[in-house]
Amino acid sequence: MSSVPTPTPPRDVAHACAADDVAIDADLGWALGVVFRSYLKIAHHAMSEVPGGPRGYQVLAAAIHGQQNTQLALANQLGIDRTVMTYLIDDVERAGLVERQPDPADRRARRIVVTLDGHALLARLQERLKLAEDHVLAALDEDERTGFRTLLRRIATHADAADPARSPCEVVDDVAKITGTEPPRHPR
Amino acid sequence: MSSVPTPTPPRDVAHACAADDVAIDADLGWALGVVFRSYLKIAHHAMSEVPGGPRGYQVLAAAIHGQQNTQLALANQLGIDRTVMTYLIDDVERAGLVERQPDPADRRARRIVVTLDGHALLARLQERLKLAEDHVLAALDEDERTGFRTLLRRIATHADAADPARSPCEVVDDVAKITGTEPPRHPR
DNA sequence: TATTGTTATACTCTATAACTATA
DNA sequence: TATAGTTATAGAGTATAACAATA
Repeated sequence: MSSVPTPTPPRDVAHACAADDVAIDADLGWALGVVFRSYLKIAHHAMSEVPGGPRGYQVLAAAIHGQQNTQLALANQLGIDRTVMTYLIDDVERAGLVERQPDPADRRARRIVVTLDGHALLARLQERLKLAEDHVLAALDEDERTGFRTLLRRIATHADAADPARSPCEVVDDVAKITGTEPPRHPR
Repeated sequence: MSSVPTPTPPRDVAHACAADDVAIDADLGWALGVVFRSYLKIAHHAMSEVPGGPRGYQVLAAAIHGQQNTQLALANQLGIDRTVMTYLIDDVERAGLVERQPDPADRRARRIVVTLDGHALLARLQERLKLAEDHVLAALDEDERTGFRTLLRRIATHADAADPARSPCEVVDDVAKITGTEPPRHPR
């Protein structure tokens, strides 16, 4: 999607831009893509001053209330590869937003602690992201926004709980029905 | 998506996988990312048998009711670079799903026409995508789904109309307010 | 001179594997 | 032997520029 993306998305995925074609815009995937990319475009712009863009922001946000502050813990939480995390934190640290500190309990690990500058920047970014949300929801009135947020959050919570990345087996059969393919025989 | 940023987007944005962190899951971007990636994961799987994946599907879908069937027209509609479109159609054509036919009105252009096999595959994919939508919306009952689709479509239509890719100037000032940056002085 | 489609090249991301220092 | 972090290398995807054919 990002797909995004595309989706980015992703990039990937989440990535291809949607058509403004009438016959397609009835479908959920198209609408999700347009809305998500619309949010991402603004959010990405808003986060352009933190090194690593959205990824850097996520690291800041995750590290700030972290019980689990090591690089690997952050990487797992955010779904970022640990080798990428190294470069990412290199950049964020160079910008003075976080510091690598030795973990007193494990000399292999580094605790990522957010500096004062990091706190200040994060607060500013979060304000901007709220405005970005309002911008995305501009077509709805107050009550509709609340309703939409509630429904979306329920869908997201449900989807997140079933995310194959964390609980593969539950979803496999479901996906198999949808795609018409045989479920893989648990190569993990 | 994480991506998404992403969450995407993400590739990418739209790319990084979302945290299951409580403090973050209140925000709209996170929820959008999770839901969009959840859809993409299934949709991507469902479209794995068409060359080029989701992109190949989009080409099929766009070409099938196309008044504008040339490669460049499809590329513009889908937001795909025209050089990528060449490779993409190479693959889709090799699979026997479309054919390149000379445009009688312009000998430089090629019309992309969907074959019988292409029609059949597209129909099958669209059935699967409907099931993928139901899977994403599994947390909602029938009335809630209708409500969610309606609201989402309104947001998407609004966002699509304001998409900078097609009408840059309208959004610039709005974005500038949000990001706190000066609007660029129309480099285009 | 501009446009459609193709090809070649370079650049960005990501994934994989190796290496170190610790456990 | 396994784990946290780092580094180097290779691959996929994308963008840029140049080219031939046609307008």
